[in-house]
Amino acid sequence: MKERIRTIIAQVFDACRREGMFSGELPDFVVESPRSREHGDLAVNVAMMLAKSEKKQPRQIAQLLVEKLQGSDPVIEKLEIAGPGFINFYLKQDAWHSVLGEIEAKGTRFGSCDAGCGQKVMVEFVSANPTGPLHIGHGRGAALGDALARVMAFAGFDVVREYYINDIGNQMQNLGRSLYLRYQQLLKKEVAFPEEGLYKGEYLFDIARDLILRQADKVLQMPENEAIGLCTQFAASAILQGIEDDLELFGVKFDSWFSEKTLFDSGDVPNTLEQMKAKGLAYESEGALWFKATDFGDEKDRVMVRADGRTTYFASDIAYHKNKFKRGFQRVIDIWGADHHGYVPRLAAILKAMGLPQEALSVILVQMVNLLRYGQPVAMSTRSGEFVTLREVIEEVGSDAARFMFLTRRSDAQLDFDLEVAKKQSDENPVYYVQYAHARICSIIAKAGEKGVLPAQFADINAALLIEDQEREIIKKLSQFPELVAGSALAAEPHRVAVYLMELVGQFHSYYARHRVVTDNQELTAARLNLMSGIKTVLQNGLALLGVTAPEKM
RNA sequence: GCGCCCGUAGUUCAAUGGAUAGAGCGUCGGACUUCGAAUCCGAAUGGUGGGGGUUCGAAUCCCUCCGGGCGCGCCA
Repeated sequence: MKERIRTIIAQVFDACRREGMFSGELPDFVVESPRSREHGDLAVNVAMMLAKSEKKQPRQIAQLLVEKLQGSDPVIEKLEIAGPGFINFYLKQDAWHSVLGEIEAKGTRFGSCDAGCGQKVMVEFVSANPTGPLHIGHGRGAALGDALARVMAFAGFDVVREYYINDIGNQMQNLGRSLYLRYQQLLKKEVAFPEEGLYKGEYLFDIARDLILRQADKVLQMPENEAIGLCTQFAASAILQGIEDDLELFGVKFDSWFSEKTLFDSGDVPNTLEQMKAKGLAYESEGALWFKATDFGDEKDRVMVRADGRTTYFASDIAYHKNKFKRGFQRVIDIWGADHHGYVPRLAAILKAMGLPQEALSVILVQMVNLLRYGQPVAMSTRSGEFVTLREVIEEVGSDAARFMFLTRRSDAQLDFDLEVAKKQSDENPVYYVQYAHARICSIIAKAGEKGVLPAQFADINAALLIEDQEREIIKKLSQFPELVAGSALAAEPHRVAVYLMELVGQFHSYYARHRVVTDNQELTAARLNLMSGIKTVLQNGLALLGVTAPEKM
């Protein structure tokens, strides 16, 4: 509908210009759904945008356009010039009805579009080191990344979800040593557990017990290097398996697990470094190899190879991002915790320096999550190994509630996550508000079925009976779903879907309280049932985008 | 000190640069013999941290100050 109005405006503008009423170009105006019903069904700001270039009063321009617009399209009931120069469109009562037919025809695909033009996109997220279980912060990244991937796929992008595994380097060494020590301790060997750099979490004892089950005390007989190597492998694969399980519990499934180690096996990292040297992007100093990041907008030059010859994480990351583009992704989205934000200029500098498509990479920073219980902060310290894991949170509050909690907020603001609030099955918890609407609609349809009324096809109902204000508003809202999805995908803001669903069900619940769907009037019942199916489909599609279930009963 | 993010109602959060800034919770008062009260209806509550600017129009963009968070490793 918005497109229809936009086209008409453009046509009218051209006509006016041919008559010499306007001289300039048509600006990039907006057709929007006004917040207030008093401003019509759709509003256009074109007159205000033309004011300057045409050197006329906005309302005067609006007047000229409105005269031409009269009678230009049968759906237009009435036009009004309002406020500073808005042109408000009032549409015929039945202007929106056809969307119900569209929903019915498209079903689970209603809301999808081809805005993405099949563009290949990678969303890389979570990518937590396999050194310990996921915590609540990873959960936020997981919910966001997964929902974004779903929304973008629905909007016509060809999306791949990837998890980057840092399975090599210092932290892995530390992990291996930590496990080795726990293993020795469990076998009653007196060993000191140094504070420095090692992982103290309880989970390492579990893994050590597992190791004993598999290897008994054989690892004790090995030379230390070999033993630690084995422990590293063992711990990493156990933890990674745990991470995968946790994510599955959370409804997140990756298409691809990319190992940092393979970048070395394939020679990508050394090759990349050679290339950089050849291009004059690197220099040696104090025994290390540096990237001239300051030439490309970063505040410091960055080390790629340490004085002792080992590469840094950054070196891997350069090769990794080169690899992403080499695999044909036209757009790459990285989702990181906000504590990594200082890393962004470095990566941007690399893309610029290496001639990679820098505008094709976007980094979304997810802000911290403050975990609370009854409003009080829950102590979280990775150092001491005391923290609430994502799994514990999911088991306590449920995947749906946790996801919805994350996905109703923008990612760039910190978030308070109160376990007790998330757990309450009540008004305080918006996920139930939305799910309840879905269950309620299912129940209505079932009720009608008991009375022998089956949902009618759109073609067989008299949609003109849907004349209540609230029906009209709900249908309008339903018609906005596709553009909402597209906007959400293009802006990479899945929370818009959650907000939309809450608004939609708010309208539904209010309507429900005032109007009966199933009545003795068969024709009206059929029409309203069709409206119910429309809402139900949009709720299902919307919740699916968030990875939240749409229960038929609660 | 420098850099990035945030600051909206008692509270948790919304608001493609648009019209009178909206919801939930909480508070107060109402609504179940009728499709599910995990619901609905009504009332009170802020003028968007302060101050400047750009714009026909600013919570949104720019500058500055204040407050909070996070960074500023040859860690990841």
